[in-house]
Amino acid sequence: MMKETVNILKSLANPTRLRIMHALMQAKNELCICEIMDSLRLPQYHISKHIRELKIAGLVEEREEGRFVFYSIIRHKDGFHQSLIKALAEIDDRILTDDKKQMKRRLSLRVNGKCVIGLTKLEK
Amino acid sequence: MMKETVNILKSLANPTRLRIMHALMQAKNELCICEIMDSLRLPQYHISKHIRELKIAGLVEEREEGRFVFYSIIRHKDGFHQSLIKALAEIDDRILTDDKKQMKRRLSLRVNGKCVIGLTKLEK
DNA sequence: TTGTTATATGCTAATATGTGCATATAACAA
DNA sequence: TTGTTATATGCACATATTAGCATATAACAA
Repeated sequence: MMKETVNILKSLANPTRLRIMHALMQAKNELCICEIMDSLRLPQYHISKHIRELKIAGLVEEREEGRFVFYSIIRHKDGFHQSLIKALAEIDDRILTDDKKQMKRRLSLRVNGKCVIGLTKLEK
Repeated sequence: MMKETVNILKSLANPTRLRIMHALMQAKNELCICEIMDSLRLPQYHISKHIRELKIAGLVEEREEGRFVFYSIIRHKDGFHQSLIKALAEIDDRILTDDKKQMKRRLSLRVNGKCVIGLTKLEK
């Protein structure tokens, strides 16, 4: 229990993971990894590993659809969890603002609300 | 800025430091180290080092009075900081309840609102 | 099949963190 | 002074975390 709480805080105590959480909060619904990569401008394995930590901590969940995986924030658990997520939203930082812009741009490329880009076009 | 936020979260991502924060929140005013030691049943250097982290992160401040040092929680910084402290208060864990009992007992030994015990009588 | 794409993971080296013990510092008491 | 007390810190060891690269897996396309 205490351990779980500490793990939640640990999972948030990292800049990349805070950025991922913000990206997911901004999106309000699911994101695929390539959208997050594009928004944060970080390599795929980097994002993937950090999302893994957030999943293990119970902050993020995934939904698989073929070879795509969509990530979203788990909401409405206990009071601490909820309040913590709310607190995160109040973090004000330049890099989060930048990420937000990138994400907005990237989300505008969706077709019928779905990501149609993938990695190939990203890494050129 | 982002780094500062991460450092705050890191400083909280540790069971001893969460317990110290709770002790300080419970006390509502200053505590000396020996009272915290007594409440958490941990060695002096352990408490001292962890408080150091909380000070560096900007969560705790100290006031010196002779050879005594009193610690308290820094409140009312930015929105994130405030919300985070509020969230902490919602953590519900057996060990925090136990600490609370110990602290209550210990605080009842104060004379004129001041700690008059010290380490000697503690380590017997 | 075979190739390609989306995501995950194993390995390594660098760095950070936590614990425990011993000891330092600085204030106060005698 | 000298001893004692409250708190802090240096060192050593064990463990954890991070980044980067290469590669695995599994789904889909041709």
